[in-house]
Amino acid sequence: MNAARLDRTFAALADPTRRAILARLALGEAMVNELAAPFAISAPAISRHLRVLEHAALIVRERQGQFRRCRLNPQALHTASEWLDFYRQFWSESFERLDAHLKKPTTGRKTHERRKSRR
Amino acid sequence: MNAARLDRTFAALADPTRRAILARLALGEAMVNELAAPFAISAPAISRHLRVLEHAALIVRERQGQFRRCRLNPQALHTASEWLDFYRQFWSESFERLDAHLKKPTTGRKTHERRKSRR
DNA sequence: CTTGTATTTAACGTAATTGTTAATTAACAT
DNA sequence: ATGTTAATTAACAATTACGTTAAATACAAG
Repeated sequence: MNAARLDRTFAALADPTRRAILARLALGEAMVNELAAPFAISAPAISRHLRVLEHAALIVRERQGQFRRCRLNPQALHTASEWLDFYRQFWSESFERLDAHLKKPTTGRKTHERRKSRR
Repeated sequence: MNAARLDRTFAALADPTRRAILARLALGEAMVNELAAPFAISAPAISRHLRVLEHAALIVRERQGQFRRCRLNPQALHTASEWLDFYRQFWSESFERLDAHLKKPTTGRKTHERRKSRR
Protein backbone atom coordinates (compact mmCIF):
# COMPACT_ATOMS: atom_id res chain seq x y z
CA MET A 1 0.00 0.00 0.00
CA ASN A 2 0.93 3.61 -0.48
CA ALA A 3 2.17 3.22 -4.00
CA ALA A 4 3.99 6.54 -4.22
CA ARG A 5 6.08 5.65 -1.21
CA LEU A 6 7.11 2.32 -2.70
CA ASP A 7 7.82 4.07 -6.00
CA ARG A 8 10.26 6.37 -4.29
CA THR A 9 11.87 3.63 -2.26
CA PHE A 10 12.46 1.27 -5.18
CA ALA A 11 13.52 4.10 -7.47
CA ALA A 12 16.03 5.22 -4.85
CA LEU A 13 17.39 1.68 -4.64
CA ALA A 14 17.73 1.44 -8.41
CA ASP A 15 21.00 3.32 -8.50
CA PRO A 16 24.38 1.75 -7.68
CA THR A 17 25.80 4.94 -6.17
CA ARG A 18 22.87 5.21 -3.80
CA ARG A 19 23.08 1.56 -2.85
CA ALA A 20 26.79 2.03 -2.15
CA ILE A 21 25.96 5.01 0.05
CA LEU A 22 23.49 2.89 1.98
CA ALA A 23 26.08 0.16 2.31
CA ARG A 24 28.53 2.69 3.69
CA LEU A 25 25.92 3.96 6.14
CA ALA A 26 25.31 0.42 7.25
CA LEU A 27 28.80 0.59 8.72
CA GLY A 28 27.83 3.64 10.74
CA GLU A 29 26.79 7.26 10.49
CA ALA A 30 28.83 9.53 8.27
CA MET A 31 29.16 13.11 7.06
CA VAL A 32 28.38 14.06 3.49
CA ASN A 33 32.00 14.53 2.44
CA GLU A 34 32.88 11.18 3.93
CA LEU A 35 30.13 9.61 1.87
CA ALA A 36 31.26 11.44 -1.24
CA ALA A 37 34.92 10.44 -0.98
CA PRO A 38 34.79 7.01 -2.68
CA PHE A 39 33.00 8.31 -5.75
CA ALA A 40 34.33 9.99 -8.85
CA ILE A 41 31.36 12.29 -9.16
CA SER A 42 30.94 15.88 -8.03
CA ALA A 43 29.72 16.98 -4.62
CA PRO A 44 26.44 18.32 -6.02
CA ALA A 45 25.76 14.94 -7.56
CA ILE A 46 26.24 13.29 -4.18
CA SER A 47 24.05 15.91 -2.58
CA ARG A 48 21.23 15.05 -4.93
CA HIS A 49 21.63 11.34 -4.32
CA LEU A 50 21.32 12.06 -0.62
CA ARG A 51 18.26 14.14 -1.26
CA VAL A 52 16.69 11.24 -3.14
CA LEU A 53 17.55 8.85 -0.33
CA GLU A 54 16.15 11.24 2.24
CA HIS A 55 13.00 11.83 0.23
CA ALA A 56 12.56 8.07 0.04
CA ALA A 57 12.96 8.01 3.82
CA LEU A 58 15.94 5.70 3.48
CA ILE A 59 18.21 8.04 5.41
CA VAL A 60 17.84 10.90 7.84
CA ARG A 61 20.14 13.90 8.13
CA GLU A 62 20.84 16.44 10.81
CA ARG A 63 23.02 19.52 10.85
CA GLN A 64 26.05 19.28 13.03
CA GLY A 65 28.01 22.47 12.87
CA GLN A 66 29.02 22.96 9.29
CA PHE A 67 28.64 19.28 8.61
CA ARG A 68 25.61 17.16 8.10
CA ARG A 69 25.46 13.80 9.72
CA CYS A 70 23.64 11.06 7.79
CA ARG A 71 22.35 7.80 9.09
CA LEU A 72 20.32 4.89 7.85
CA ASN A 73 16.60 4.95 8.41
CA PRO A 74 15.56 1.29 8.32
CA GLN A 75 11.87 2.08 8.09
CA ALA A 76 11.66 2.42 4.32
CA LEU A 77 13.81 -0.63 3.72
CA HIS A 78 11.48 -2.50 5.96
CA THR A 79 8.50 -1.38 3.91
CA ALA A 80 10.15 -2.45 0.65
CA SER A 81 11.10 -5.78 2.13
CA GLU A 82 7.58 -6.36 3.33
CA TRP A 83 6.35 -5.79 -0.17
CA LEU A 84 8.80 -8.34 -1.51
CA ASP A 85 7.86 -10.76 1.24
CA PHE A 86 4.55 -11.31 -0.43
CA TYR A 87 6.40 -12.91 -3.33
CA ARG A 88 8.59 -15.16 -1.27
CA GLN A 89 6.06 -17.94 -1.62
CA PHE A 90 6.62 -17.92 -5.36
CA TRP A 91 10.30 -18.43 -5.35
CA SER A 92 10.08 -21.02 -2.65
CA GLU A 93 7.47 -22.75 -4.78
CA SER A 94 9.75 -22.63 -7.76
CA PHE A 95 12.53 -24.10 -5.68
CA GLU A 96 10.20 -26.89 -4.78
CA ARG A 97 9.45 -27.45 -8.44
CA LEU A 98 13.13 -27.39 -9.29
CA ASP A 99 13.73 -29.78 -6.45
CA ALA A 100 11.05 -32.13 -7.70
CA HIS A 101 12.42 -31.90 -11.18
CA LEU A 102 15.93 -32.75 -10.04
CA LYS A 103 14.73 -35.61 -7.91
CA LYS A 104 12.62 -37.31 -10.52
CA PRO A 105 14.90 -38.22 -13.44
CA THR A 106 17.22 -40.43 -11.39
CA THR A 107 16.40 -42.21 -8.17
CA GLY A 108 16.01 -40.64 -4.78
CA ARG A 109 19.11 -38.56 -4.26
CA LYS A 110 19.10 -35.39 -2.21
CA THR A 111 20.20 -33.05 -4.91
CA HIS A 112 19.42 -29.84 -3.15
CA GLU A 113 18.79 -28.46 0.23
CA ARG A 114 15.16 -27.45 0.41
CA ARG A 115 14.72 -23.77 0.88
CA LYS A 116 13.00 -23.12 4.13
CA SER A 117 9.72 -21.31 3.90
CA ARG A 118 10.95 -18.40 6.05
CA ARG A 119 10.02 -16.14 8.92
CA MET B 1 26.78 -8.19 -6.63
CA ASN B 2 25.95 -7.58 -10.24
CA ALA B 3 24.93 -3.99 -9.85
CA ALA B 4 23.33 -3.59 -13.27
CA ARG B 5 21.00 -6.48 -12.55
CA LEU B 6 19.87 -4.96 -9.26
CA ASP B 7 19.49 -1.61 -11.01
CA ARG B 8 17.09 -3.14 -13.48
CA THR B 9 15.19 -5.08 -10.86
CA PHE B 10 14.64 -2.16 -8.52
CA ALA B 11 13.90 0.21 -11.39
CA ALA B 12 11.30 -2.24 -12.68
CA LEU B 13 9.72 -2.39 -9.24
CA ALA B 14 9.59 1.40 -8.98
CA ASP B 15 6.44 1.69 -11.07
CA PRO B 16 2.95 1.09 -9.72
CA THR B 17 1.63 -0.31 -13.00
CA ARG B 18 4.40 -2.86 -13.12
CA ARG B 19 3.93 -3.81 -9.49
CA ALA B 20 0.22 -4.26 -10.19
CA ILE B 21 1.07 -6.49 -13.13
CA LEU B 22 3.29 -8.58 -10.89
CA ALA B 23 0.52 -8.76 -8.32
CA ARG B 24 -1.84 -9.97 -11.00
CA LEU B 25 0.67 -12.58 -12.15
CA ALA B 26 1.01 -13.74 -8.59
CA LEU B 27 -2.57 -14.97 -8.98
CA GLY B 28 -1.55 -17.03 -11.99
CA GLU B 29 -0.27 -16.83 -15.53
CA ALA B 30 -2.03 -14.48 -17.92
CA MET B 31 -2.07 -13.24 -21.48
CA VAL B 32 -1.02 -9.72 -22.34
CA ASN B 33 -4.52 -8.43 -23.03
CA GLU B 34 -5.69 -9.88 -19.75
CA LEU B 35 -2.91 -8.01 -17.99
CA ALA B 36 -3.73 -4.84 -19.86
CA ALA B 37 -7.45 -4.87 -19.08
CA PRO B 38 -7.43 -3.19 -15.64
CA PHE B 39 -5.37 -0.24 -16.83
CA ALA B 40 -6.40 2.94 -18.55
CA ILE B 41 -3.28 3.08 -20.67
CA SER B 42 -2.72 1.95 -24.24
CA ALA B 43 -1.64 -1.53 -25.28
CA PRO B 44 1.80 -0.36 -26.42
CA ALA B 45 2.35 1.15 -22.99
CA ILE B 46 1.57 -2.20 -21.39
CA SER B 47 3.79 -3.92 -23.89
CA ARG B 48 6.70 -1.78 -22.83
CA HIS B 49 6.04 -2.38 -19.16
CA LEU B 50 6.18 -6.07 -19.88
CA ARG B 51 9.40 -5.61 -21.78
CA VAL B 52 10.88 -3.84 -18.76
CA LEU B 53 9.71 -6.62 -16.45
CA GLU B 54 11.10 -9.26 -18.78
CA HIS B 55 14.39 -7.46 -19.16
CA ALA B 56 14.61 -7.30 -15.38
CA ALA B 57 13.98 -11.04 -15.36
CA LEU B 58 10.88 -10.53 -13.24
CA ILE B 59 8.65 -12.30 -15.74
CA VAL B 60 9.03 -14.74 -18.58
CA ARG B 61 6.90 -14.87 -21.71
CA GLU B 62 6.19 -17.47 -24.32
CA ARG B 63 4.20 -17.39 -27.52
CA GLN B 64 1.05 -19.39 -27.46
CA GLY B 65 -0.71 -19.12 -30.76
CA GLN B 66 -1.49 -15.50 -31.31
CA PHE B 67 -1.30 -14.82 -27.59
CA ARG B 68 1.63 -14.49 -25.31
CA ARG B 69 1.50 -16.13 -21.95
CA CYS B 70 3.26 -14.32 -19.10
CA ARG B 71 4.27 -15.70 -15.78
CA LEU B 72 6.21 -14.61 -12.75
CA ASN B 73 9.88 -15.41 -12.57
CA PRO B 74 10.70 -15.37 -8.89
CA GLN B 75 14.45 -15.38 -9.44
CA ALA B 76 14.91 -11.62 -9.71
CA LEU B 77 12.59 -10.93 -6.79
CA HIS B 78 14.66 -13.33 -4.80
CA THR B 79 17.83 -11.46 -5.71
CA ALA B 80 16.31 -8.12 -4.71
CA SER B 81 15.07 -9.56 -1.46
CA GLU B 82 18.46 -10.99 -0.68
CA TRP B 83 19.96 -7.59 -1.14
CA LEU B 84 17.43 -6.11 1.28
CA ASP B 85 18.04 -8.94 3.72
CA PHE B 86 21.42 -7.50 4.51
CA TYR B 87 19.64 -4.50 6.02
CA ARG B 88 17.18 -6.45 8.11
CA GLN B 89 19.53 -6.29 11.05
CA PHE B 90 19.24 -2.51 11.05
CA TRP B 91 15.56 -2.29 11.31
CA SER B 92 15.42 -5.04 13.89
CA GLU B 93 18.02 -3.09 15.85
CA SER B 94 15.93 0.02 15.59
CA PHE B 95 12.91 -1.92 16.79
CA GLU B 96 14.96 -2.99 19.76
CA ARG B 97 15.85 0.60 20.45
CA LEU B 98 12.24 1.66 20.14
CA ASP B 99 11.26 -1.15 22.43
CA ALA B 100 13.82 -0.09 25.02
CA HIS B 101 12.68 3.46 24.72
CA LEU B 102 9.05 2.57 25.30
CA LYS B 103 9.87 0.39 28.26
CA LYS B 104 12.11 2.82 30.07
CA PRO B 105 10.59 6.28 29.76
CA THR B 106 10.40 7.11 33.47
CA THR B 107 13.45 5.66 35.20
CA GLY B 108 16.98 6.99 35.05
CA ARG B 109 18.04 6.21 31.55
CA LYS B 110 21.07 7.20 29.51
CA THR B 111 19.77 9.68 27.03
CA HIS B 112 20.96 7.86 23.96
CA GLU B 113 21.96 4.40 23.01
CA ARG B 114 25.30 4.57 21.27
CA ARG B 115 25.15 2.97 17.87
CA LYS B 116 27.45 0.02 17.83
CA SER B 117 30.16 0.27 15.24
CA ARG B 118 29.41 -3.06 13.60
CA ARG B 119 31.32 -5.27 11.22
C1' DC C 1 35.19 40.93 9.07
C1' DT C 2 37.50 38.08 5.96
C1' DT C 3 38.69 33.72 4.58
C1' DG C 4 38.14 28.69 4.31
C1' DT C 5 35.38 24.49 4.44
C1' DA C 6 30.97 21.89 3.92
C1' DT C 7 27.02 21.55 1.50
C1' DT C 8 23.24 22.96 -1.29
C1' DT C 9 20.92 25.45 -5.09
C1' DA C 10 20.82 27.32 -9.90
C1' DA C 11 21.32 26.69 -14.63
C1' DC C 12 22.14 23.79 -18.06
C1' DG C 13 22.88 19.42 -21.32
C1' DT C 14 21.88 14.86 -22.29
C1' DA C 15 19.89 10.38 -21.82
C1' DA C 16 16.21 7.49 -20.12
C1' DT C 17 11.30 6.80 -19.02
C1' DT C 18 6.48 6.91 -19.99
C1' DG C 19 2.89 7.92 -22.55
C1' DT C 20 0.54 8.71 -27.15
C1' DT C 21 -1.08 7.27 -32.18
C1' DA C 22 -0.07 4.97 -36.54
C1' DA C 23 1.99 1.20 -38.81
C1' DT C 24 3.64 -3.69 -38.65
C1' DT C 25 4.04 -8.60 -37.66
C1' DA C 26 1.99 -13.10 -36.36
C1' DA C 27 -1.54 -16.27 -36.01
C1' DC C 28 -6.33 -17.54 -36.70
C1' DA C 29 -10.78 -17.90 -39.21
C1' DT C 30 -13.73 -17.58 -43.01
C1' DA D 1 -6.79 -14.35 -50.26
C1' DT D 2 -9.14 -11.35 -46.77
C1' DG D 3 -10.28 -9.78 -42.62
C1' DT D 4 -9.84 -9.95 -37.41
C1' DT D 5 -7.47 -10.19 -33.19
C1' DA D 6 -3.07 -10.08 -30.36
C1' DA D 7 0.89 -7.89 -29.66
C1' DT D 8 4.86 -5.33 -30.95
C1' DT D 9 7.67 -1.68 -33.16
C1' DA D 10 8.20 3.16 -35.02
C1' DA D 11 7.98 7.90 -34.41
C1' DC D 12 7.09 11.47 -31.56
C1' DA D 13 6.25 14.60 -27.20
C1' DA D 14 6.57 15.48 -22.23
C1' DT D 15 8.74 14.48 -17.95
C1' DT D 16 12.16 12.89 -15.04
C1' DA D 17 16.90 11.55 -13.83
C1' DC D 18 21.71 12.32 -13.49
C1' DG D 19 25.72 14.56 -14.44
C1' DT D 20 28.35 18.94 -14.97
C1' DT D 21 30.19 23.89 -13.42
C1' DA D 22 29.30 28.24 -11.11
C1' DA D 23 27.12 30.69 -7.48
C1' DA D 24 24.97 30.80 -2.93
C1' DT D 25 24.45 29.60 1.94
C1' DA D 26 25.97 28.24 6.56
C1' DC D 27 29.10 27.76 9.89
C1' DA D 28 34.07 27.96 11.89
C1' DA D 29 38.07 30.31 12.82
C1' DG D 30 41.77 33.49 12.47
